[in-house]
Amino acid sequence: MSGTILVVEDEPAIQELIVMTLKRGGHETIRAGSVEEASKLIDHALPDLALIDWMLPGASGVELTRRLRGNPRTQSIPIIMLTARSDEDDKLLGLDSGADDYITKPFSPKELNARIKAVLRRRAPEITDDIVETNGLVVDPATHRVSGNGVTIEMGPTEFRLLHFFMTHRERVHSRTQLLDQVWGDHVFVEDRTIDVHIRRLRQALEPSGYDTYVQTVRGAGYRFSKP
Amino acid sequence: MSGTILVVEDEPAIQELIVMTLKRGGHETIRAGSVEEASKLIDHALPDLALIDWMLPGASGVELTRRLRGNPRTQSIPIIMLTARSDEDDKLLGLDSGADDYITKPFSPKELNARIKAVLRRRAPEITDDIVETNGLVVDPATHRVSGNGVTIEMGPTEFRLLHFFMTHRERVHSRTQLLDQVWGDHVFVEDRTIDVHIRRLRQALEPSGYDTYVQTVRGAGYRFSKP
DNA sequence: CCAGCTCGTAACAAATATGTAATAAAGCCG
DNA sequence: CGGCTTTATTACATATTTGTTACGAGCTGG
Repeated sequence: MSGTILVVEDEPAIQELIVMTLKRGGHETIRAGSVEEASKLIDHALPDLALIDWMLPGASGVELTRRLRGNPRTQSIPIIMLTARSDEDDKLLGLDSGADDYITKPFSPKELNARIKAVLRRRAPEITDDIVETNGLVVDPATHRVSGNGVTIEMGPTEFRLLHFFMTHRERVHSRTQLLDQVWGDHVFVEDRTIDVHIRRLRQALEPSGYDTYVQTVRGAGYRFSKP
Repeated sequence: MSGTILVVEDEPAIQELIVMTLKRGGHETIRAGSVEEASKLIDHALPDLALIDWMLPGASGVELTRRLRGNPRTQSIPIIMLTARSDEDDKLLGLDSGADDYITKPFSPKELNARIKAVLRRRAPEITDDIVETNGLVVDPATHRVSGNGVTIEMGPTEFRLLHFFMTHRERVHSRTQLLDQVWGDHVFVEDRTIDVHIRRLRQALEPSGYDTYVQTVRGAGYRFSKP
């Protein structure tokens, strides 16, 4: 697991604890104590994920989340909210504000890293650096490389995500809608048919190594990744 | 798990949360913010399950449930009620109104999906993606594959749905009209005779493996799936 | 600001599925 | 055995779904 995580937390003690935990999880960290500070940092460089406290001085964490979601540049940053409230309604609001997940304080370091991993897997699988392998086909998210029987395979980013999703969800039909949700993201609007084109590009990229037959069409249902 | 679920919820935040959760559960979703809207959507196309909030502006969720139960066309839609009240009497009323289950807010995404799966398993097993097996004939909705004694069997989408329905409802005669409703869906205008053709195609597909004899004609009544 | 990618879409081609109608076969009842 | 009804089978035109290609817009890194 790699990736840079922005921690927005005003309480120094908790911030420190979180940063330690994240480092142990193999992440780089950037700290911010307020929404303003966070905004500045984000202007400078996009983090791979943001961990935002619900309660912050000045503008709240929810506000920051909304702001990030509103800006095209920061729209797709995965966000996890930290909340001290166990109140369900607040949780709901947090999710609605655009956060991908929420964690209720107090939480264990283990839980924190697990949640982060889960969110990254869903929102930005290319951050997770678990190497996935199937019959000689290897996808390495850490280096963003694909190889078939040792030979490097070139492909575009979308095809990479698509393949990565397939390889982590094989032996299962995925409708175009599901693929759109999972690979493209929740708030994206593209034609269903666009997937066909990327499937084509993926197959094309895999063709020299022969793995193109793993990407299978299931008529009337969608696509499936499976050994032929 | 597939299937289209109608979500009737006026609170946008909660509606959004539910839809996200359902999508993650592999369902398609249709949203309605009121009973009127829901009715319109249902007129247009029947959902596989309805998730209805107890408290709704105008006519209440209970009212909608009763209405659905009263109409032959919508009678058999599985219904889950969402209620914020933990009051036992209300729960009972909810159940009495015809709902198959109820969920008390606040609820976790996990619980929601679990309840849905449970209700579908009971009321509409053909929506579930559980593997169905009979004497060596295996239908796997998740991968969209059929095999007889380990050998893959190819067939078209309609034949697949037909077989899946048969296997989840065996040992029972289904009239052509019933099959049309269940397998084709309502709002579809096709001749009864069309079914014969698809039965033929299904038998043809099953023939090499010998399972074609499981698809039996019940003269004057319809078809039945059963061991010969 | 340019060059090179990547992306989404449209347009057309190909493949496959679907429904219907016509004809044959089978079952039922007297 | 007929006639009648119901089901099977076949062929075919139509629809639908998927594959493929090309192209312009948008980004990104220099």
